[in-house]
Amino acid sequence: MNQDPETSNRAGREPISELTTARLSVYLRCLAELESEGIATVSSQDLAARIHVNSAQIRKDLACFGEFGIRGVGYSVIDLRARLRDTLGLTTTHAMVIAGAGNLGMALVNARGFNSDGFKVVAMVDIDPAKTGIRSRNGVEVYPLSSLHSIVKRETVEIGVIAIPGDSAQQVCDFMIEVGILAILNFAPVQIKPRAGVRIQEVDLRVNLETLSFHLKLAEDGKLVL
Amino acid sequence: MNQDPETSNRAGREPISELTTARLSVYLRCLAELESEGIATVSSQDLAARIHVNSAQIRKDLACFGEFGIRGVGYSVIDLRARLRDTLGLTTTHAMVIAGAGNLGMALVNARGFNSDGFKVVAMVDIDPAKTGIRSRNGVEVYPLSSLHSIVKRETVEIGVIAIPGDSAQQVCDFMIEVGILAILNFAPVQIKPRAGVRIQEVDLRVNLETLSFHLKLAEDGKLVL
DNA sequence: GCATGTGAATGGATTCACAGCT
DNA sequence: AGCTGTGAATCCATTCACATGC
Repeated sequence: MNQDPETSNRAGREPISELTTARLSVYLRCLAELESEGIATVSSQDLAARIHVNSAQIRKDLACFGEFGIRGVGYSVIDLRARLRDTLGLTTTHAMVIAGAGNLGMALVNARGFNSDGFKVVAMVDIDPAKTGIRSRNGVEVYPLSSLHSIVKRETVEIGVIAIPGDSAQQVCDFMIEVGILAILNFAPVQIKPRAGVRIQEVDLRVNLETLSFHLKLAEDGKLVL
Repeated sequence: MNQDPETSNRAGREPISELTTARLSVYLRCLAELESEGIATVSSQDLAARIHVNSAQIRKDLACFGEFGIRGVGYSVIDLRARLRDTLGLTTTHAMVIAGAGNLGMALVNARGFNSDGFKVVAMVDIDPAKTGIRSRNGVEVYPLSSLHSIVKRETVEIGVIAIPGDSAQQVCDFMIEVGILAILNFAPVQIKPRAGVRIQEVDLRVNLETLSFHLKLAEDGKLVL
């Protein structure tokens, strides 16, 4: 059952599923809080209680990268956090460009989560020439879409964010891929056509709203739900 | 295998999972496009090709609410769309309030998906008194947080949107629940404590970014991925 | 013939429960 | 004693494949 001699445990080479990845991110945020509270050690139960998750789930997820906990004690908050940051690729900083300098783009460029711990917005681009030269509150400048190529080259941008209103999303996305962007976070309400070697993450607000609506309807119709 | 005599098929009473719900929403968008293209009939294969999904999956999902397709032909676009809109609770319009009149709140209030086909933003609220009275481009007014209660009562608001920067999110959320809001869409990077009878939908941008980062790292380390 | 609807088969993910370490 | 790490069991989701009906 071992196709690769290195598969056993050290620097564990397990696949790590999509769902696990998302949870690792949640664990990481929780660990950051624990660290800032000065807590040195945490058990899977403790974590499970804070997040809404089963403790065995947490242990399984963490087992993806070798043994790390101490039996009878738990996990070192500092060490585990470092490990997760490494696993998620947050030890190097990823340069990002946001396409669309409207309200959404501006909200994102100023968001804490977009400018800390592994990420940095280096520029915004917009088709509207009137927007060129504007700067966000935190000092990121808006450039014409045509300068995307040189920005990506100069700053080795890895991540592109689509914050434009829908119809031109696929075009801009194609352009991003053309100039060498490797990962895209898409807020436009369109299914972006996938391309080999490029990772796309969709944030579909309409799906979220309709999920809420669906549950509201269930509740109305008497089916007990939360 | 039938605990309920009504379980068989008419107006099907199957549970409908979380994942299915999300896909129904995607199908619905696709059907809207098909309808505007004037296409009258669609097969599960056609849909499967447009969306990135297996055709059996689509049929299973749609089977949740009784037989609806025509064998040998497919589904009526108009009828199926109407059925999905009904299932997702989009035939009545849900009133929404957005907490936070910053860039994010303004982006959302102006977003097409927040003001059409089942949803309507009736007000924004903000703690900053300087924001009171401001109107969004599409005419939605900003009120002080303290008027939330009366707005929710007057407009029978069902959905609250948390578009504030993190730390006060839980408080505002609690307040929303207190004044009778039943469903919450949360953009703040905090796990909102769940409460019985209230549905919470988290949109965690940090998780999305870190997922991208993780895959970038995989690609770097040589594991083939997309 | 063609596409739906669905039991059966497969594949994953979650949870259980306990052996093993500290 | 307490908690991790993990096989085994369970649960859920997806896919296959075909009988059923247009």
